Amino acid sequence: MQSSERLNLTFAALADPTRRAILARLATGEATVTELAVPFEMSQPAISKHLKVLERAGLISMDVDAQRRPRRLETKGLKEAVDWIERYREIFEQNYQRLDALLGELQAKPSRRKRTHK
Amino acid sequence: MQSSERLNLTFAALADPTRRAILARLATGEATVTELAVPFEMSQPAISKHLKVLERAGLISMDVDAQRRPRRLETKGLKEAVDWIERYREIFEQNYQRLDALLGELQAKPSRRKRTHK
DNA sequence: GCCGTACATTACCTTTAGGTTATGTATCTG
DNA sequence: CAGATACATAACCTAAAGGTAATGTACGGC
Repeated sequence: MQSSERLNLTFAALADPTRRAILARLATGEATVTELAVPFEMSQPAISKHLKVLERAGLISMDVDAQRRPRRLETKGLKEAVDWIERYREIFEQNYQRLDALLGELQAKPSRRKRTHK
Repeated sequence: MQSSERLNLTFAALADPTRRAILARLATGEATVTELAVPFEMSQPAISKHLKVLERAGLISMDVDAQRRPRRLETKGLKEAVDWIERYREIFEQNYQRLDALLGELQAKPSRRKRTHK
């Protein structure tokens, strides 16, 4: 898979609060589908779908234990997302400092340029 | 807005490759809508939509310069996403080490538990 | 003042996401 | 071996995402 494609899957997976909650739960240790479903007002198939999304993104993996299918966290998928976001974080922060400087300048010597921040 | 809601918007915004490319472009400095649209085989309204998504997520902001609407990066939205992901990164990595240990143990003393990694 | 530029906005379409209920399939248990 | 348990899978629905073409609007330049 392309790096860009994996980033799509990872960020999309993280965009859902149910899935983030599942990851938070799995951070405390592995859990079965039934266990994961308990906190949510949602059917079991819905949870299974979320788990499939997380698995495709490489954020979790599955064990086989009799009729149980416990899930656990996986670092693979997250690594790349972290890398991407970290890479831009610096630039974002540099940019922020530049903006601060600019705003200071504008306050000292106002022009017709307006800033919308809605 | 709730923190969770902002995370939804931010991660969803980052999940699209066009939007990540726009952020990458803006990391080199502010740019107008027309300039941002050039690299993409996509209509201008489509780019405007993407910009609106990025703005709602707090990842960019807008200036007003005559009929131009240059965009620039904004740190606000990203900060929280970074925080979230960083917080879990540690746990993810701890978990990975625990997994390593477990796998070592399984190799030494195999059980009926299988691992699927598809 | 009129035209071109640089957008935003609207109406619309198609695909995908997230949920449901119903059902299928292993596997343990009495 | 007959449930019960723990899931996955299928069929379906609705809403939202991502795209389009057409149009509206504000501004600068000739």
